[in-house]
Amino acid sequence: MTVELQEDNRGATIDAQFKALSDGTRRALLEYLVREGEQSVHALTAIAGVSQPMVSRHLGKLKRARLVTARRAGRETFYSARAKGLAPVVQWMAVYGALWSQRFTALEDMGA
Amino acid sequence: MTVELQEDNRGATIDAQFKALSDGTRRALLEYLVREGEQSVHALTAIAGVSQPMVSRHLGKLKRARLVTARRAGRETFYSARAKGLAPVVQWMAVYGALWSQRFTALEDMGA
DNA sequence: CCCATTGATAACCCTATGGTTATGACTGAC
DNA sequence: GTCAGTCATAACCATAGGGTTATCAATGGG
Repeated sequence: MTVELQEDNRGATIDAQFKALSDGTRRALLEYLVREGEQSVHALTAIAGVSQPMVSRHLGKLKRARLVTARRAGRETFYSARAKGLAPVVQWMAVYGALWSQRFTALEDMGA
Repeated sequence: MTVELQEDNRGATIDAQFKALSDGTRRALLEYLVREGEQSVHALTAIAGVSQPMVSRHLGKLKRARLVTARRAGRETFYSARAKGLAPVVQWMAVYGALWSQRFTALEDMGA
């Protein structure tokens, strides 16, 4: 029968998003964008603790995961956290978090 | 000044959890455990689409991320989704998801 | 025009990681 | 005691991934 773990269309995005979020530096960049709003690569490099090329690559990954958007302005590129970007992951959490609670909440209210 | 992206204590867990969730096979195993409850490695191997050793290793990672627990019973090992396991990630999502919405909801209600 | 700033790419290194097969340690059934 | 089933670990391979420095294209300012 194979309940079959298949990742469907949306699955690719989920995968990309979890992968994108699984790196501390990337999360930090994202958190900074969320808190402070649109930032240039230059500004982000200043706080990232890694080299500028690395920041560019991290931002590229966040962009492919649709968690940020880029806006070119002259020689600078401004990145912003993308509205509704977390939706796929949030949705996954909602579904499995819910089942999770449903299965356990009654059993052990604050247990392990 | 370095606003300094440091991952604190809790950070390690968050990192491990996002990493654990960033693999499709691992998510599938987790989803199966959440939906169907406690399962032996044997049973999980039957649905995982990868070899038994790989299943063991994936389960090991999920365990280190505190997303599952293991219970030895004779020659079988039964794994279960761990209650409250997603808490760290959920918390992260709550904080940044909230800021996210807060920053955007008013601006573009259903935009991009 | 020339130069400095900005950011993306390339080339490279090393480690982590997903996958495999082979093997070994326990356990349960006969 | 022997044999089969269950799982974890080891050894190995290939690729992806984080990090670096060097470089190049493009833009803006004097």
